[in-house]
Amino acid sequence: MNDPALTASSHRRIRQSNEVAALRALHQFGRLSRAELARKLRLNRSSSGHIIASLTADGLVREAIEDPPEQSGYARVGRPGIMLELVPDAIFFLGVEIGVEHISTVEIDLGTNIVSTNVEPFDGPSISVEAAVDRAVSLALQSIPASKLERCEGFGVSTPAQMDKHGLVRLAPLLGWRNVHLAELVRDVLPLRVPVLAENDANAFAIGATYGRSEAHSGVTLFLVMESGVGGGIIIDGNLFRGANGLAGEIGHLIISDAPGPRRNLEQLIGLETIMGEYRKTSALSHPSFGNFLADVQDRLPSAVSIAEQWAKALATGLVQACRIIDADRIVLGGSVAALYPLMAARVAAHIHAIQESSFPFPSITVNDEGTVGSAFGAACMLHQRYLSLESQRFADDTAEFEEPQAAEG
Amino acid sequence: MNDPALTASSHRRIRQSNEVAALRALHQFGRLSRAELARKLRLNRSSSGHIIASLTADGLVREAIEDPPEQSGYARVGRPGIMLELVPDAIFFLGVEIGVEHISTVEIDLGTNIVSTNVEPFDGPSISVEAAVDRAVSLALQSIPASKLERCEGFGVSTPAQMDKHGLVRLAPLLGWRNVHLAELVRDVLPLRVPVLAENDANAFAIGATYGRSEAHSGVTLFLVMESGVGGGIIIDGNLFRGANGLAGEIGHLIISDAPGPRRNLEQLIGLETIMGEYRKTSALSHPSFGNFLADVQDRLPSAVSIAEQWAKALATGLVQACRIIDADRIVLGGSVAALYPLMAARVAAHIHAIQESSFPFPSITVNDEGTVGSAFGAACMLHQRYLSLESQRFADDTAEFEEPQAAEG
DNA sequence: TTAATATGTTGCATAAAAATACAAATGTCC
DNA sequence: GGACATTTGTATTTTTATGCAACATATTAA
Repeated sequence: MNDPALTASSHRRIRQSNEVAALRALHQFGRLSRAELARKLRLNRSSSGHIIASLTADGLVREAIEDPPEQSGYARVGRPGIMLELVPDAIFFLGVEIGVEHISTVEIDLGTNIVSTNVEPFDGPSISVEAAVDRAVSLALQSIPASKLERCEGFGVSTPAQMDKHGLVRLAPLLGWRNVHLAELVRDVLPLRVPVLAENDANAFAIGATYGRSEAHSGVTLFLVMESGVGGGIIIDGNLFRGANGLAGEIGHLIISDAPGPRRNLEQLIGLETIMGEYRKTSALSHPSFGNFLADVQDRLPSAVSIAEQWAKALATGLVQACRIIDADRIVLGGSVAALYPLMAARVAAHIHAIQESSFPFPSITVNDEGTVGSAFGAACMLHQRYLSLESQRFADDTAEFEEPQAAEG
Repeated sequence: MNDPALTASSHRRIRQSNEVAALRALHQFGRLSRAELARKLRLNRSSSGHIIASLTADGLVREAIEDPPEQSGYARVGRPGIMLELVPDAIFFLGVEIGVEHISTVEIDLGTNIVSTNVEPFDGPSISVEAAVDRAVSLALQSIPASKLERCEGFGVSTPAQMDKHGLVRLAPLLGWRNVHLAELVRDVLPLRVPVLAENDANAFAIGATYGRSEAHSGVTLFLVMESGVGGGIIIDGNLFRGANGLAGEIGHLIISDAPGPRRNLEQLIGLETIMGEYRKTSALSHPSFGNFLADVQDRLPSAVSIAEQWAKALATGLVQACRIIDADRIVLGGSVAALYPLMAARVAAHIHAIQESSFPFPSITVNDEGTVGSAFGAACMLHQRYLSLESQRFADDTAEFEEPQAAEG
C-alpha cells in the first residue's frame, strides 16, 4: 500500500539494511575480509566488524578455515585479512515446479548451491490443484530429515500459469486451473511457517538462469524458454520484471505474420511441436526424436536444414521485435529447443541483420544449458533473493502483529 | 561503479533519505500536516517535526497560510494539524526541446507548475550542434532575471536522438548529429553550475506526461508520440525505463507486415506523413491540413474513414505486439495524431479484440492533451525528479572532492 | 631488526530517530 | 458551559548504530 520509496529509515532498519548489504556482498563476491567489506559497503571498518559479529552470532557467516595459500603472485603488504564466507548449510530453500508432465523439486543452500533434486512423472491436466500441491509439497519434503526442517526459510512454486504477484492464478490453460490461489494452497499444506512465493515457470526459469550472475546484475536480459510452448521472462538490473499481469516477456504470443497463410504466433513457429511435426513428415525413422533432428541438421540433411532455416528466420523476427520494445543487453535461450541455436547461430544473425536497420544495436545471444530443474531452481532462488532483502523473515518484527491493526486503523 | 543497492547508510544518509521522502510526499499528496507525514513515512511524530524544521530552514517547505475552511462535512476530532506545503518558487528547473523545426523551453517550479514557456522556429538539419545548443540555452535563459538565476537547480534537454544515459548522442538522423556529447556541450555553454541531463524526446515526453500522476506511480505505462515520426517511452513504477541503449519503447520501428507489399514498420503506417499522403490523394482541398482530415473523419466521409480505418488497424496491431512483451497497465497516446484516436476508439478496440487471444488482459488507452511543450516539460521534470532524490545537489558533500581520490586510492 | 602498511578491535563521540511526557486545540457528551 | 476524549506539535530523554581515533597485531620490505 505504502510506497516503499517513501518509507523512512529508523535505527533498526539501518542495521537491517546493512546486514542485508553484507550478506549480498558475500553472496555476490564470495570471500571477503571485514576491511574489504567495509570498502564495498562504504562504511567504517569498525562498523563492518559489528555487522559481521551480529551475522556470525546468527550463524549465517563464519571465518573461512581453509586459507587459500596466497593464490596469485603479487604479495600484498600489511596484515592479511581474515576471510569471511556465508555458512552454506545455515539455512535452505525449496523450489518446486509443477509442470504438465512432471514435478521437479530442488533444495538450495545459502550459497545458492543445489543440494538435492527430485523429479517425478506427473499428469498435470488429470489432477486437481489440491492434489498437485500435495504431491509437490511431499516430494519436496521427502528427503529432508525432520530435524533439518526448521532451517527452511522459504518455499517457491513455479507452474505454467498466468498469475499475479501474490500467487493468485488467473488462468493455467495447460493444467485446467482458473482463479486458484496457488501460494495460499501451498501455505495451507506446508507443515512449516515460511514465506511462500509462486511464479510463472518461464519467469522463474529466467530468475534461476540469471540470479547471482554478475553480468545480469545490471542491464536488461531477455530470457526465452523453448519447449512445446514458448515462454519468456525479462530481468532488469537483476530483478524480474513482471509487467501488469505477470505476462511481461511472454514473447511466444507475438504475432509473426511474415509467412503466407493464417496468422501464426511465435510459439507456433519455433516451438518443439512445430519442428517435430515438420520433421516427422520427412524423417525416415518411425519415431524420430529431437536428438535425431539435431543430428540431421548437423549432417546438413537438406530437409532438416530447411526446417531449421524456417525456425531461424522466425526466431530472428521475434527477437528483433522484442528488442525494439525492451532494448535488451543480453538474450538467453533455454529449454530443449535451445540446443538447435548453436547450429544455426550464423543464420539467425544473418536474418537479424536483414530485418533490422543497421543503426540499431543488437544484444548478444547465449544458450542456457542448465538441467531440467531450471524452473524449480529459479523458484527457490526467488526466496533466496527475498531472504537477502529487507523483506526477510529475519526482520519480522515480533510486535508486527500488534502494529498491523494500528496501521489499518490509521 | 558500486552497486547502489549494496551501499550502506550512514547517519547523514538517513536524514537525507528522510528529507527526500518528505519532499516527495508533499509533492505527491499536496498539503500534509506533520502528523500525517509521520504516518505516511512510518516514522515518529517528533522525527517528522525535526525533518520539517530542517526543510523549512532551507526554505523549501512552509506552513500553508490559507486554511481551506473544513471542506468536507465530517469533522475530525482532536487538534487540527498545521498544513505544510512546498514553497513553489523556492527553486526552479529549466527544460528545452531541440526539435527538427522548433526549439521550445519551459520553466517549472518546485511544485512542477509551468511558470513560463518559449517557442521559436528553428531549422534543425541546417544548424550545427554547437549553434543549436547556444540558441536553446539563450532562449531558455532570456526571460529569467539575473537575480533569480541562482535559484535554478537543473537544466534538461530533449532531442530526437538515440543517446546513452549520460547524454552522449550516438546518432540523431533527423538532425545529422553523430557521437556528440550533448549534455557536456550544454554544461559548457550554461552560465550556471547545475546538473544537466539530456534525454530522447519521446522518453522525455513520457516522463512529463506521467510525472507526479499518482496512477503512473506504480505499474507500467506505455507512451506513444505520433507526429511525422512515431516514438515511444516506457514508465515503470514512475521511472523511465531506458533499456540498454535508451531505445526501449521505440515502438515506431516495430515491423507490421500484415499488409501486402513491402515490409513496413509501424511509423510508416500510423505516422502523420502517411495519413496526410493518403489524404491528399482524396481531398478536394489544394492544401489540406490534418484538421481537415479530422473533420472529414468526423463527418464520416468514406475516403477519410477508410484511411482512418487502416490507421486504427495498424495501431491496434502495434499496441498488441508491444503489450505481449511489456504487459502494460496503461497506454497513453500523445502527439498531434493522437487527436484521431477518440474518433476511432471503438474501431481500435475491435481490432485489438480480433487480433489477440481473449484470455489476455488489455490496458486502458488514454490521450494526452498537453500542449506543444510536452517534451521540454518532461526534460525539466527529469531534473525535478533528480532534485527529489538522494542524488540531489543539496546533498553534494563539501568534502566529496577530498574523499573521491581516497576512494580511487583504496 | 626496524620500518611500513594493512587489519581487527576497543572505547568514546555523535547523529538521528524513538519513546515519553506535556501543553494546546478541537469535538463530544452531559 | 464544563468535563472529557482525541489529536497535534514540541521539548526532553533514551536508544542505537555509525564514525573516529587509538592501539595491538600480522605481514612484507629493507
